[in-house]
Amino acid sequence: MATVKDVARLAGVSPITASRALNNPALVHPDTISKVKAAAKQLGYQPSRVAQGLRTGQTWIVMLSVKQKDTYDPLLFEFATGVSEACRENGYSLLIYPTDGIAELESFIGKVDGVILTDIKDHDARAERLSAELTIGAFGQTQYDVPQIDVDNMLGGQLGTRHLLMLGYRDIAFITSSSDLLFLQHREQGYVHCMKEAGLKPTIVYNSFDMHGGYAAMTSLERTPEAVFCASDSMAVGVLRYLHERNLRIPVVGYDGGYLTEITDPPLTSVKQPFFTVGKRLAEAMFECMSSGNIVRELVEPELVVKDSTWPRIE
Amino acid sequence: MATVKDVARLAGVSPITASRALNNPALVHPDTISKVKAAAKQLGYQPSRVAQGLRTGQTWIVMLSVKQKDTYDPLLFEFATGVSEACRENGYSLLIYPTDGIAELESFIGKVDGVILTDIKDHDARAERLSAELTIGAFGQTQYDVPQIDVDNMLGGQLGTRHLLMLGYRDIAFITSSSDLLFLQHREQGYVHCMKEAGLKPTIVYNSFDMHGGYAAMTSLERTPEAVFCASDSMAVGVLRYLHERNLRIPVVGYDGGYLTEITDPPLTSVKQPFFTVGKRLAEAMFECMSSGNIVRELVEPELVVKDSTWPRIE
DNA sequence: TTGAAAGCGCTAACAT
DNA sequence: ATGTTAGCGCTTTCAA
Repeated sequence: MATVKDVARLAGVSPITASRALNNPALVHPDTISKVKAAAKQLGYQPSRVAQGLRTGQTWIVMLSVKQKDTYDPLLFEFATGVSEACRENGYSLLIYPTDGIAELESFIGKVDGVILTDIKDHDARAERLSAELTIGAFGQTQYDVPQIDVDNMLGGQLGTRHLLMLGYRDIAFITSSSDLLFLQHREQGYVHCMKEAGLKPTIVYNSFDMHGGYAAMTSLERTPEAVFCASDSMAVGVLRYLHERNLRIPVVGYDGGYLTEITDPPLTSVKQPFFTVGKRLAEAMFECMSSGNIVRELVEPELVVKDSTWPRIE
Repeated sequence: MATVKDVARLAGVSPITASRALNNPALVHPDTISKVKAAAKQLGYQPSRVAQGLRTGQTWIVMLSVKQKDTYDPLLFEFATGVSEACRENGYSLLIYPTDGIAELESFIGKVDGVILTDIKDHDARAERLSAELTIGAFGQTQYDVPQIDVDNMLGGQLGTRHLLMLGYRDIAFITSSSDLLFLQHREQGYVHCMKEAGLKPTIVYNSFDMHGGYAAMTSLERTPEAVFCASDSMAVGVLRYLHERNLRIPVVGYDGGYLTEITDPPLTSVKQPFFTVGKRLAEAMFECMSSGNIVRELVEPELVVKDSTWPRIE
């Protein structure tokens, strides 16, 4: 492993000049910079994060805090992979830490440079308490002034609804959960917006946010609608099962676009959440905040992925 | 943030004595140890991994190398979570790195303390080349002398088969993929072993290792068996679909025990792979190798989880 | 524009 | 059993 000293010796300068040439080129003569860079390249020099960390106080570690119960959520893994990729590109390593507790999170002050929080609330105690001590990044939306990235759920609600409208359906039910969670409210608002825009009356059914809820929601409808849009793929699985059992065949659109869309019968048209992108952008936003103090708030656009559970209406 | 110096001053000893009291108590007088420990506790002293790393060469980082294509595999996430938990308990942070390339892996020599390899082969070039330079841990079985943990797939094959035998079925087909992958061969061997033990003739059908393969395998059978055991849950999904379409009702057992078993209709009886435990034990085995050089080879036992896709035979 | 000295926090090697 | 010295690799003073 080559060190700055080795690079400096080969370039014929002092270690500090070599260091500056690589980190703070403005202070160094152009000729010197090229000499140093050539030497560094020749030796395959990679600065030691550890030594840098000791000097600068940076740990080069960021933590991804996930709720205990989400540990097995495959969609979260996609998000984590995006975070991981951004970390790698920026030289950070990633500590995945399953916890909800603020006290536990606080014990990491000084041991990590940043914390990524999932399941963020508008008024989030973790964001409030931690943001003073270290840089945080939030998946979702919160009132606190921290870097935050979310999926544009309003748009997602519109994408699913518009798809069914464009296929010629007018009696479209929206199946979701009653909840104070912003992301569900936004999806619903997107649906309502499109329906009203088309001069149609929204039909919204609330039930539990899983397969069984989707099934139950269908049974609670007075009559079968022309088409159904679900606030999650797992609810859509329940809807499909309901339809199967009754030999009904109407279009169904899900929301998430994950592994479930592949294994349903038929494969499920769904609003795909770009979790990988969200994870990556969020980590990048956090790094940006660390270096420049700049606070990014951003919405990432979901995308409708059409499979076989939707088709044009036949008159 | 308190340092050793602070602790040492409070305890009335030199920094090195404080350090030894905490890391190498054998060399220090018991009374001194208690003084130092009390001081450390009072100050909330946490040693700086960064500074330790600089001195000792340890980075306190381990890498989890996953194949690109596996990045979104929820089962792998369960494994990763286990690894992550062991890392945390031992003070390591975890770098998740999607790659198959040896060259890329080699670039991490000196930057991480250990690498966990998934998708290990019996003759694995990565294990061979890397084990000289850093500690590795392998998920699976390999001939090289590295810490390795695997699921006992032979036992898994037996668990699924025995379950169906005990329920009274004798004409049990095994649906799997033809492959040089050890884990598939072991599951098959477990099945064959139990069938022979019961004096029955094995019926094995090979097809692709996914939902479609499961479906296709069923069509290729001359007649419908009394029961089916699949080498994966996704194959079982295909089998269930085949049965649904033909209004057939025979018991089906899957293999993996993950998220799929919840969303099939009926919920799928399956051999559950303890991926979390494997991940955790593997990381621990790797840490043990780092500290003592001891090389652990271990099999973790899978467990049959009975749901509604199997029932006793009615005469 | 460049360099010399110093020190981040910790611990091995060498005293005592 | 304890302390002294020194240095891991890097970068922030301060000086030239």
